[in-house]
Amino acid sequence: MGQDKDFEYLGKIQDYFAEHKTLPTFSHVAQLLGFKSKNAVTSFVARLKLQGYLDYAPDKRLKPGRRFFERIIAESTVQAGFATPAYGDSLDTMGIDDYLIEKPSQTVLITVRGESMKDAGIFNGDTVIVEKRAFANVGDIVVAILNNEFTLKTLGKEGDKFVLIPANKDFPVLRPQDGFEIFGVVVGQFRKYD
Amino acid sequence: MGQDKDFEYLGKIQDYFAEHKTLPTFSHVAQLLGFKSKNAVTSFVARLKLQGYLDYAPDKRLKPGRRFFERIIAESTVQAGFATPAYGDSLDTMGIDDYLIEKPSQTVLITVRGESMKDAGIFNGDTVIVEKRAFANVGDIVVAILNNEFTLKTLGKEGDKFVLIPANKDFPVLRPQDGFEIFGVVVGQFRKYD
DNA sequence: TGACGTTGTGTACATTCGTACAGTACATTT
DNA sequence: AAATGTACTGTACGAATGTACACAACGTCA
Repeated sequence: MGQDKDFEYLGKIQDYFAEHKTLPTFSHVAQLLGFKSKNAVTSFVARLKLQGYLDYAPDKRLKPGRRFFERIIAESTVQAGFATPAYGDSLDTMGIDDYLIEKPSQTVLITVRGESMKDAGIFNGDTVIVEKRAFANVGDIVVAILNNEFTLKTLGKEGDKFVLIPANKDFPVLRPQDGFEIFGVVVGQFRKYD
Repeated sequence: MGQDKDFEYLGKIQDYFAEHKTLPTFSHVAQLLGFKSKNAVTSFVARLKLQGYLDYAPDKRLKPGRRFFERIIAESTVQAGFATPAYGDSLDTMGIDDYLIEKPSQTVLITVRGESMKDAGIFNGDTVIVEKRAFANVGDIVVAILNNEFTLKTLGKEGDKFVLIPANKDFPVLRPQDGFEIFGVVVGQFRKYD
């Protein structure tokens, strides 16, 4: 199997995607790769599809396959006795958004103030990724609306009442009498060091 | 200007992209949004294109515009009362990738194993964003190569010697005699909750 | 009230899309 | 040397694409 060139071609396609965030039509692929026939693209795509690099969208358009964004995480690590990360785990640097956010339209980013979730690894200044929905499970970290304020706590239960538990022993467990509303559930967190 | 619905529509398009990594054809957009005419899509797209959310690829296909990946970021947060972020309100937006990664070509992602940086809010299973360079400042969290292994620690100095300080009192400060090599500096961190 | 701008419908149409099928060029195998 | 397999060319074609134009429904504003 001589797919030597196929990876070179794939690279060009990936570059195209990086620039446009979409894949070209068959004709444009042909142009991009220097083919003079669209048909060459058809078979090229078929080959890459088998390997999981490309796929078809519901409307028969070209779309990136599951392996399209693969890239090595720590590549130039030859010197170290360090297990080269398996391809399955790898994240393309372009895809952090994707990795963290599954439902973009229902997702909000909130900057955290205060130390009440410190022991959960959520610090003052961190950003949490919140999926907006009214219901959560016990144990989830939730953004709750309490006295017209947003609060970030772990959802717990005492008897038949829901409570809000901070992850910092200097803060008290909140036991609101009138109940409270759940704004959303924390699905991710990130932090930048300056 | 009544683009109230347009953002609702945009949300559905964003969700489609999140799932397929490509945008649908006009006909499929119509289907997706409940339009009965492709033409409604044409004008809808024109509106969003003006605002920078959508754009055209070289082959006249639909592609994400520069603002397509923006997320809402709510400002004053967890302890302070603030209005539910609505689309029309003043909001700052950003792409997570852009925010966390400044030099893509020199940046790698490393999955953290172990608890040695727990008190710095870097847990087992978190991913750190590492900018590869050989020099760092005291106080930086660095990825060091020590005995052919990667280690994640805070860079410190004792006298004229550099040391590696864990952020967990159960772990000892590392004082390598022969010095060590710095692989890179941690510039960010993120975590996903399942 | 009536003019106007906006949003979506319905039909028509040239262009382009992706595929089918036949054929060429060239290396590898037996 | 003949047979086989792979990569690509070239032409043809039905289906789908995106656009144009005319028109209906609706809210807003003067």
